[in-house]
Amino acid sequence: MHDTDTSLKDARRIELLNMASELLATKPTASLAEIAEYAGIGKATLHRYFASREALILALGYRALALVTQAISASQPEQGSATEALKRIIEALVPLGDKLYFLLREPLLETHADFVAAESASQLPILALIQRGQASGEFKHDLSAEWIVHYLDYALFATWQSLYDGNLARRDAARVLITTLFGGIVTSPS
Amino acid sequence: MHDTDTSLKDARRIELLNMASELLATKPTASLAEIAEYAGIGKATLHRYFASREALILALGYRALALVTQAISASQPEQGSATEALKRIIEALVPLGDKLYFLLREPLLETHADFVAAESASQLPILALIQRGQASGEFKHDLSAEWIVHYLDYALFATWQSLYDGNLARRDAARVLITTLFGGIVTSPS
DNA sequence: CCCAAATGAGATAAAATAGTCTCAAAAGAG
DNA sequence: CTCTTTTGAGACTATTTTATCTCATTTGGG
Repeated sequence: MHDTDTSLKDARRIELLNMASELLATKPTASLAEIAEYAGIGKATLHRYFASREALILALGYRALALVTQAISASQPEQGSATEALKRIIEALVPLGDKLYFLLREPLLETHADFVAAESASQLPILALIQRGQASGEFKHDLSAEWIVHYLDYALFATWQSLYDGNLARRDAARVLITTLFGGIVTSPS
Repeated sequence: MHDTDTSLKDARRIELLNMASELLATKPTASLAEIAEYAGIGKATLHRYFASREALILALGYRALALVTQAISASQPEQGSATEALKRIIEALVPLGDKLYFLLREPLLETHADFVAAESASQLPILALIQRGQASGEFKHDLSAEWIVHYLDYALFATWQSLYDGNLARRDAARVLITTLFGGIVTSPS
């Protein structure tokens, strides 16, 4: 068993996760047979990579959290103003919709305390960033930082869904989200 | 068969819908047996009121749309400024979370073209209101009215979920949502 | 080219759930 | 109080989906 062996299996595993999250985003109740067919493999092979549906979903969930964590840290949340840092994070997260959107509608994950805890932990950097922005006066302080983080999550889901539905162009998505989230829908009293 | 007979059956049917939407909000995959138990009735009786799971879910969906339509029209969306009208609508919709939140996670409804069309139709008054607000200069015109309506939906879901999780008090919910949605998270440059 | 490992297709359990049916008990109208 | 209707509990069937297993075929390393 060489390095390339594990690399190939890992790569295929990742590709399976990509296909699965893609399908589950549009059809949360897809059966394993449908997932296998969508990924172009046999269901037996799917089972060789993921012992059960639960194992697949959990792998998808943790992979999603890892992607979020990586996107956040790559955006250097502690660099520059909180506003600019949050913009960078949003621009990094919006393109990940294919791999994250299924989280909204997958009931299995919230029954796993470990996963829920990991999910909260993955958002801590954003929470810290919001608090930093509140302390610097950039973000509103009459809204709790926890609420803002939660609201941001849903604003991202709204964006991803608009992308799926074709009501938002990829190149516009992050900008539209940032405009709406940052400044709201009411015209500024300028 | 007197009027009271149908009234009583109707009342019970509505109570069943209430219990079902309440349970499905927290457990979207609840079986019919679980729903019946949660409502305190036998599963045979549940089947007497709703022939199938699909019939139950559709009844829930259409009831939800009716509640939205009613809440909107009771808020008189064409009275006063668009901003004030939208505030009234949001204040009317926030308390309906128990009966509407399940919509976000119910996969069955989006497969029914009729329902999807009815859902769009139920939001037309809000769309018109947003457009009115854009024309009057109250709402941003560099965001599409469709996007704002869609974003509002998700902001409502975010609020309802915070209420379920106990992270938002009932009396604060509408105010917090309105603040965040209308003015965003960034401090106004006053 | 050869061979071990991985794969795909499908048969076959095993499990969960939707939906039906029966019957005794409860509820409600008059 | 009596009779009709509705209900609840549970047995039972049908259906769907997960999970296992077999075996011929394919793939890729050496």
